[in-house]
Amino acid sequence: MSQQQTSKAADAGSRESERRHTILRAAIEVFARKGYHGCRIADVASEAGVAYGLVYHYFKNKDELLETVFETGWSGFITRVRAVAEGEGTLEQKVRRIADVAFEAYRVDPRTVKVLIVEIARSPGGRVNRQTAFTDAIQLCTQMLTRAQAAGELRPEVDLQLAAAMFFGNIEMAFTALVMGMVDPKDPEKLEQAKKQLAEFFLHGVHAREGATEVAWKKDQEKSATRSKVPRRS
Amino acid sequence: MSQQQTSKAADAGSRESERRHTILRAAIEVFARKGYHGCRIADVASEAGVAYGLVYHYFKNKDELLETVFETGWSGFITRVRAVAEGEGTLEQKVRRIADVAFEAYRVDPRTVKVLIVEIARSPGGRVNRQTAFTDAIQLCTQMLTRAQAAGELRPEVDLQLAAAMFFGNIEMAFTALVMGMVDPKDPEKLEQAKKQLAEFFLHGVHAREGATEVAWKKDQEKSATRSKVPRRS
DNA sequence: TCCGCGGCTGATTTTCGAGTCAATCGGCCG
DNA sequence: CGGCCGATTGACTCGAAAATCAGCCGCGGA
Repeated sequence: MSQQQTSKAADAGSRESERRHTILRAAIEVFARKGYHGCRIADVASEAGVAYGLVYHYFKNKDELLETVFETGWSGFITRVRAVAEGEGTLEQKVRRIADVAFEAYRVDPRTVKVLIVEIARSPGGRVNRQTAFTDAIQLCTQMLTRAQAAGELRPEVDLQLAAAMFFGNIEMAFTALVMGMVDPKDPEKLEQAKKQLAEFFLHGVHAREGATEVAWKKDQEKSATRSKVPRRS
Repeated sequence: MSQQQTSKAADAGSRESERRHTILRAAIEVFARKGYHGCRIADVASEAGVAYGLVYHYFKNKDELLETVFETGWSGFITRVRAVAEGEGTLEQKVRRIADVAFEAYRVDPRTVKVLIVEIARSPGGRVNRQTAFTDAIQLCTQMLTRAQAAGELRPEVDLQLAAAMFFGNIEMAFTALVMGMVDPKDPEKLEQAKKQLAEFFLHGVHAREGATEVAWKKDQEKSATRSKVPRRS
């Protein structure tokens, strides 16, 4: 979303006064730093370097401001995910591409991602908007999985809805790990590995091939070495 | 946690007046219903059927109350998980048992689970307590995975820390699905299936055996049939 | 019976932040 | 130049909720 701009975004930049945009950015900043609770309009205003009242010139109230932050960021993300999910390619390719999208979003704008991640499961007051957005995303993935299942790319017994939910759970947790400092967000090496594992994990889980314990996988590996055409990404 | 263990807990039941406990339960109720934001002390007091001021007799302030709610619930869960993680058994068994623990906790006390799930990644104000708790849990699982890896139960390339995080991500998402009404929480059938899938997914992912597209997995199935003592759904 | 003490009460005070609004500013047009 | 208008300002209002506190109530002991 924050990326290139259609004429729409251009509008936002020029006609609709960059003030509004400044305030939006400031809101993301404060929101990410202090969370939904500690986010006061006064902070946003001073972060943006504008007068308190101006915030209300551009946004009806606090809720609308936060809602806009959420919607803007989320719709950008979801648009890209949709492009992948509904595009061409094998399930494996799509899963990897979605991981790409997610990590790229993080690289470009960690603040926004943090806000989305942290506030995702929340429905403050009575707002259902976020749940809806999230549910939609899962629906989107469910469809992708449905097609994949038709192509025989899925183990037949998986529940699609649940699997889709868990995929997002994985993405969320990968980021949570970042946000919590369990993985150094600065190290592109680590990021790359995390991304890779995200896809790998979703597709194949963590268990050694075979169900056996012991070092059975070693033998298995030998055996399968001959016929293993696919596995590992080059 | 709710299980007494030390004399301390016993105290809580008798000497320390069940009032405190009543208030705690009420807090969970309100907290689960209205979220962290909408949770006012007055609501908790009336839910508990006690005077407003009494809440402050037992808890220093709102934050301490909520912190206690969180800690109490979480430590109970974590105690059980620890018992499993550090006990005997194969990785597969442990994973299934942890899924059992989680779903049982939900069956027994959905409110508390909801509170924990929904508030888990938040650190309102400056409190790091929750992050700490969560991190500890992941650490716990990481150790479990370390042992599993030593036994050859894991694919060698998985990052343990990340895998542990994702395991909790899966659990969280499974519950999120419940909380959001994507799965009927009343239907024990569905719950059972979700639980099963949670474990299955973590261990083996969603992809058909093999990495190939098409129906290649069929051929693979034949081949591996001889040595497959693995699941394969009946 | 009376005292005192600790659990308990809830009206009162304090805090705090959202939202308002009258005043000011600055550019543009006639 | 002068006046209009939308952008901008920040002091102020006001309600909501947190936290306080002066005392009440019932019991146990003297």
